[in-house]
Amino acid sequence: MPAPERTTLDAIVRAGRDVLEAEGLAGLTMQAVATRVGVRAPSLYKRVADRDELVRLVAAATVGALAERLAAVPESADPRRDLAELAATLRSFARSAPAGYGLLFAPGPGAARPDPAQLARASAPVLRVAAALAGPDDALDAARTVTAWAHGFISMELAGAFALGGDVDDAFTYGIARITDALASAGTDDPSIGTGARRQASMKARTASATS
Amino acid sequence: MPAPERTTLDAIVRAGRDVLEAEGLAGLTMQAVATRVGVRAPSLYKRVADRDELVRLVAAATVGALAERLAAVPESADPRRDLAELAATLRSFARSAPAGYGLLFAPGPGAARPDPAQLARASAPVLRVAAALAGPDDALDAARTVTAWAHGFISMELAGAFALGGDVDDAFTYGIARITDALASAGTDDPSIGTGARRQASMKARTASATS
DNA sequence: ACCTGAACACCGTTCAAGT
DNA sequence: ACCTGAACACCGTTCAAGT
Repeated sequence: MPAPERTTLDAIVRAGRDVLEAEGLAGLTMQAVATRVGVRAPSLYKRVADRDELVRLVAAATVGALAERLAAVPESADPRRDLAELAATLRSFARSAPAGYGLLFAPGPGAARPDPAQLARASAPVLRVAAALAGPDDALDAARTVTAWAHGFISMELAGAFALGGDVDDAFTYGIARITDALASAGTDDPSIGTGARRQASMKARTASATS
Repeated sequence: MPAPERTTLDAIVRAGRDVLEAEGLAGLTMQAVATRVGVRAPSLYKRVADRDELVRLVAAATVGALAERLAAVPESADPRRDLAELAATLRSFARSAPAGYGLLFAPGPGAARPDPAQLARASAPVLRVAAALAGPDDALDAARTVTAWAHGFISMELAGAFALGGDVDDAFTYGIARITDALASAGTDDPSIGTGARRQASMKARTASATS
């Protein structure tokens, strides 16, 4: 006698994202999600192994949404402009879903990190623009530099760590401009710096994607 | 009839740090800490209001330790070298206490963030070097840029987000070199970029400290 | 004045019993 | 084949009772 399905994994993950943003990670309980999808908590275990897996699925869905947003940034003839646009898009995404964003690079073991392949897919546009700006040999290092800066800035901003006054928007504009300068000029000046970075010609053999 | 004190706030916080690194944030329970200091869990409430406060105290102690390490970095005649040294020290500190480091800019509301003044004190050396490199007017923005990059890089590294191969140490070296270049040359070239950043002459009136 | 056992609320998780 | 109530372990927190 088959019983009707009263929810789906998709609905559970969507509810999880909503609860996460509304109540924070501590509020993301099995009960809260179950109530939201209209079942009792034990029923969730038919679709997810445990709470950790639910959190991982929420993180994965968040990365997917981020990848979509970054991929939608139009490509112009100016890589500098594109990089600034990508950074602004990342920041805007983080502001729209701060708790979910916080999951992406969450510290600690057994954390909710989405799998690397997905992060790589999300950062593909950054790698492409970084290659245009810094050249193919430095593309990976350049992408890692700008991604690290953007993520660091955003996570510090969300954590309220910019507490000394000054305009934070200005700092963001300043930062992306400086970093773009640096990546664009690397390889064309001062060969004594960054020499060790020009290696790894095999990088082009990889799929065109990178978390950094 | 006074009862003897069987522990101290200091011992509790120290035990909290140890448990945090050994068992992760989820393992940082009142019971675990109580056992470690030799009392029962309810006794902890004589010294800390609740678990959240304990976590905050652990985070504050971690910032204090970080401030000490950064302040111990010797000042040379070369700001570029000093900045690289500060970044390497931050990275080394994060590796020695990854769970504690993860607390510093933890996302989410009600988080364990240490108070801004403490973060500011820890970043004072960075602000000083940034001023030497980028000039006093751009010091704050420059410090924010390098701090954001370093924190972003470290948190991504700890999260295992650099998954595309390539040498991560090389990427760190590349990043700090590029950023140092960018901050050093800002204000001395291309006046069309970063124009908006040169403002705020009042910054010098602040105490010489900044989280960024 | 601090420490403790007992108690309560809450959460994750399991499972036998329903349909 | 999925859903549920009941149950258990575990944790945070309170509090009356000890010393």
